[in-house]
This record gives sequence, structure tokens and C-alpha cells, in this order.
Amino acid sequence: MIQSLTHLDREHLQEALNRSGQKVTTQRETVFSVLLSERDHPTVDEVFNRAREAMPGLSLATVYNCLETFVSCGLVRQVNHERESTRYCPNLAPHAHFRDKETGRVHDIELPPEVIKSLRSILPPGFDSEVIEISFLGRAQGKESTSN
Amino acid sequence: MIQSLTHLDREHLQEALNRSGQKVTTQRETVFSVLLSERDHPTVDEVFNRAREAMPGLSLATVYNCLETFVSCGLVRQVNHERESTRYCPNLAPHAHFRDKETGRVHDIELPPEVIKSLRSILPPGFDSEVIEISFLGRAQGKESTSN
DNA sequence: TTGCGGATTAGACTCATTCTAACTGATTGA
DNA sequence: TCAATCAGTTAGAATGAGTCTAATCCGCAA
Ligand SMILES: [Mn+2]
Ligand SMILES: [Mn+2]
Ligand SMILES: [Zn+2]
Ligand SMILES: [Zn+2]
Repeated sequence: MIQSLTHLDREHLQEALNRSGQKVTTQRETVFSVLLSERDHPTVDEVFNRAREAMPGLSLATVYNCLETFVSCGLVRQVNHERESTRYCPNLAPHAHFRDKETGRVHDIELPPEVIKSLRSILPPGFDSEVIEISFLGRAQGKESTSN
Repeated sequence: MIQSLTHLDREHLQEALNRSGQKVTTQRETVFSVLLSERDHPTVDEVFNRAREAMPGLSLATVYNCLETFVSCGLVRQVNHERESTRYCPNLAPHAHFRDKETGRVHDIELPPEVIKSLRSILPPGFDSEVIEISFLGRAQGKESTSN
């Protein structure tokens, strides 16, 4: 079930879109609310199928467009694992991803600042990095996905 | 220029292939020597083009097959960055990858055991990880690629 | 020699993603 | 009120890395 956006989330969306000169549309609200409703790192197709329940006429192209828009205004991160379909994550806190081999589920792993520092410290002089991506592959026992 | 395999590298190849019940072929030797000649994380197409110089009849399908074989016997790692073409790396030491935004070049970054430990330590109880992938995106000044 | 089984090969196919070009609908301002 | 404008949406075509298929090839052992 897709919840509609809370007042705060709607403001967050509006603020980020306005900041990059883009408009709030019902499609964008719907797609964004899908991402917030179940924080399980859905693929484009999963987002599409969930969003269609609330908005039957929505097209796949628009889902691609919305997600690309959100990424470009920093509302959402793309998550890639090997060459599988790209997944989307609305968690803006620094975090790593843990991919469960059995279930395929992707979990957020909080990334403390000191670990980030320790990672930056392995870069030789002359290397300057803006983005660090960390992903674990393994098994997670009996964890349920974090719903919103 | 593709160098042919040293005695040691040929043994390494043979040993790994035999261990998983597969045969040494001239195609596999050629593809493997391409990977060792220039350790710049080439894509399949780059491997194909380099290997064809030494072996003109070689097919793209075989390059895919060889690389898959090497990955499955642990001779080589796949390296993915977002949704770009997969790259291949024969460096078996634990290391992260640094992707230069300007040049697209991929550099190996040594990964000290204590950093690996610090990463594992952020996993909540119940999460058990076999593989950790770390990739940096940024700029590297005036570094040449590591040739062999 | 001959037969077997793994390896190689060309080309067809898949499918996530990108591109294109037509359409929609809100906004503006004459 | 009406028409122009223009970002956004849409269906469907195109792209391209990777996979699959089915026909040879070839080294080895009986
Ligand atoms: Mn990634
Ligand atoms: Mn990767
Ligand atoms: Zn996440
Ligand atoms: Zn590497």
C-alpha cells in the first residue's frame, strides 16, 4: 500500500525540485511516495508496478524520468550491484549497502564518520574522492526490511 | 604490446584452471596475458581488441568465455562502476578501486587489513559478509597507470 | 584411426536503459 | 477569453552489453 506523502516529505520534495528549477507534478509525488513507503531499494520496474496502483496511467518512461530527476537533485541515490538493474534509495544519510545472497534484499548499513575517515586515509596523495560506495555481499539472518 | 606469459604466470594459470577441471588453451593464455600486460582494468572490448593483435581469429564470444572462466576459478575479479561495461582485474590482493572522473581510468588502492576489520565492524549482528566492494569516485592528479 | 567432450565460434537474442517525437496541460499575458 | 509557450509525460523505437544456441574444432585416449 502506498501512503501519500506527509506534509514534511512533500515539502522536502518541493524544496529539492524548486532548488533545481523543476516542478512538482502528481507523477513525481507518486513516485517519490513509492520510494518512501517501502524502503527496500526497489528497481525501476518495482517502482513502476507499485506506483501504477495509485496512478494507473503512469508510464514506465515517466518512472525513469522521475527517478533520474530525483537523483539529479540529490533526493535519492542509485544503488548498483554488479550488473543487476539499478535500485533506488531515499536514505540520504551516509550508508553502505548489504546485499543478501539468499533473498536478494538490500539493507542499509549505517556508516560512522570514523569509518569514512579510515577509508579516505587509504588514498595515496593526489587522489581526491567525492563519492565512496561500499557494498557487502553475504547473508543476513531473520531480518525484516525496514518499512517506513 | 602484449607480452607472452612468464613461466610463473603460465603455471599460475594452469594450476587455477586444473583445480577447477578446465583446460589451458591458447585463447585462454592470450586473454590472460592481455590482462597481465597492462593492468588498467580493461573492458571486454578492450581485451578483445588487444588480444586480436596476437591472435587475429579470436572471437568476442571466446573473450567473454575466457574472462568468465577466469572469474569462476578466482584468477581475476570483475569490477563494476555504476552501469558501465564490466572491467577485469588480475590483482588478487585485497584492494579498492578508484575511478578517475576526468580520465575514466581505474586505479587499484591497497586495502590494509585494519581497514577491512573496521568495515566489518559496522555490520549489525546477524549480518555475515563474504565480499566487500569499495569504490571511490574522484580525481587523481598526474598518475600514470600501473603497467606490469 | 576414430570417438568423445570440452572449447571455440558466429550470429541470434535478451532486456535494462536511452532516445525520439508527438501529445498534454498548466501558466502567462494580450 | 484565447492562444502561445514550455516543462513534463507518453508510447514506442533504438541501443548495446551481455547471454544463449547450435554448429564446428581439436586434443586426447581407446
Ligand atoms: Mn554502486
Ligand atoms: Mn562493483
Ligand atoms: Zn540505501
Ligand atoms: Zn583492481
